[in-house]
Amino acid sequence: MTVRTRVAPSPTGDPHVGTAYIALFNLAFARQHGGEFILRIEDTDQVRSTAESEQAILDSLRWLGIEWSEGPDVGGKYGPYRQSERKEIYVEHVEKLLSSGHAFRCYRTAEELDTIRAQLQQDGTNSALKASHLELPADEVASREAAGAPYVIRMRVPEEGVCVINDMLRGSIEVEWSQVDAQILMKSDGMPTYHLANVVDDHLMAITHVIRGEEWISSAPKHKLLYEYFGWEMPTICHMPLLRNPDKSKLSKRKNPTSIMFYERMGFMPEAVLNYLGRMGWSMPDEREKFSRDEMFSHFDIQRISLGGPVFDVEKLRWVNSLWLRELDAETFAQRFAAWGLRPERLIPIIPHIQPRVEVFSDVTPLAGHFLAGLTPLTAAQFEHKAYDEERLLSVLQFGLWQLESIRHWERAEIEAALFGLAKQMDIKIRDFLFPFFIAIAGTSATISVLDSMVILGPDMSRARVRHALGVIGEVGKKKLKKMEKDYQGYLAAMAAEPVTEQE
RNA sequence: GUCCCCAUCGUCUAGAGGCCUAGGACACCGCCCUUUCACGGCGGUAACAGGGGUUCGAAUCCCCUUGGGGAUACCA
Repeated sequence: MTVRTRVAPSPTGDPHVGTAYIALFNLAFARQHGGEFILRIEDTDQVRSTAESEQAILDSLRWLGIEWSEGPDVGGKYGPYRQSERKEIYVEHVEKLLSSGHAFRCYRTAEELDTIRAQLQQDGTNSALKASHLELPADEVASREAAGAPYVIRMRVPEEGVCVINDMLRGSIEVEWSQVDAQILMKSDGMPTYHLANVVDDHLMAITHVIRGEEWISSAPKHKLLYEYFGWEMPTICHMPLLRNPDKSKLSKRKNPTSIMFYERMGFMPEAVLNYLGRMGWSMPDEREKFSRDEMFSHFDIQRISLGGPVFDVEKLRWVNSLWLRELDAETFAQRFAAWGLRPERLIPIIPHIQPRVEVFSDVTPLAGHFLAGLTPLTAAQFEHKAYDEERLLSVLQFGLWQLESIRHWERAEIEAALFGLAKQMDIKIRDFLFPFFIAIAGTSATISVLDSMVILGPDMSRARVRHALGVIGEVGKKKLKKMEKDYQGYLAAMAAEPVTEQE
């Protein structure tokens, strides 16, 4: 039996370092066993999945040096590798469960579900949602069906007994069936949920080892049950620790830059990022800090993984990167630096903004330098402005940051709407409102449009700079932050009621 | 709330019962090198969450407590 592992990202948003982390360990495990590593796109969420995000994930994983032998772009004999193209397969499989009685159609409305959950809570029965709570009398089902009511397909789960799952690193984990929900397998839009698609695909794609994040432990019983229902052998499962923010919560973009692109834009070398990721929860037998991907693979032992959730520490990542950078000879350094910051694809989007403002080439660097910078030193004095006292300034930047965090598609129009809408509600002139963002993003207000700068820099770098600026200006206590959140909610509500129109 | 996972310096980690008066790395602090800064070299501060067992012996095994995290969605 050949070992086959996979990484299965969902193309919703920027490629996440957590995805790269899981991919790396799957690849390492496969390589160590002379097996295959594949990439599958889990785009069953039709609302949030985008083609751009999928492309960005592929690009960033490649940039890091993670190679898959089968995937949506390279094909393979178990394709297609994009779940949205496998719909019929899931329908076919869910039919089987329906006819074997392992699944049922559920016509319950969202409101009914709320009531049932509330009731369960109140009864203190301490039970998860079960078919017995959800199934309607036959005549009611018939009438809803006749009325064309939407339905989902759920799996049946035993009401009692214990499910034992076996994790490669954690040993056996016992979960009472009473705690496991009658999971939705097929949504009312006809798309499968993760649970169904994942089990079906892992089986059909001959995956032997499922190495994924710890957040999946609690759904493992459902997956095990599905394998049983289908009469399939379950792959060996292994749950990796979750990467953490400095406060130990699951790594999130609100607290940390999580996009792989951010680290590329900061000027980290892919070798170093991969090296650092390999040090998260894992170490070389000789404890060396610097190692290449292939060195890691040849010494890999999954049992060396430690289970405590590692904090993603950018400081240490910088140090690892310095190790890689310093051993480059001058020529290689020059080439890699140019390829990073001066290659045409990177420069061209910037040129239209600076060309009208320069007279000689030597004017370019002062004007465009912030595109090649990371998080540069700032002083509170740079933010002094007649329109602001410190409190007001903090509010503008903090509220602005929250607005930037809520943006779905990082495009000029959306950024503009988010920021200008806020400026209007805060009753600040656009010019004054934008001033602190100029300083945060470019270090000066004598530069190209700050909105264009943000578009070019990307969401994580832009947010990181605003966050950095906030840190420079002043500390915000917990109490004050609470109040700010409240004020912000007020502005949000006002914005919703009164959207910015075209003229503004 | 309920279920599950986890627990060594601030952070990443070594440690598979005696090699541990707990080792390394980042960060931090000194000193040296140096026309500055950085690099580099040397040194320092700093941890087995607490309590019970088991054992001749526990950071390592078991139990409880505490703490942290995750899950509880027609997101993955």
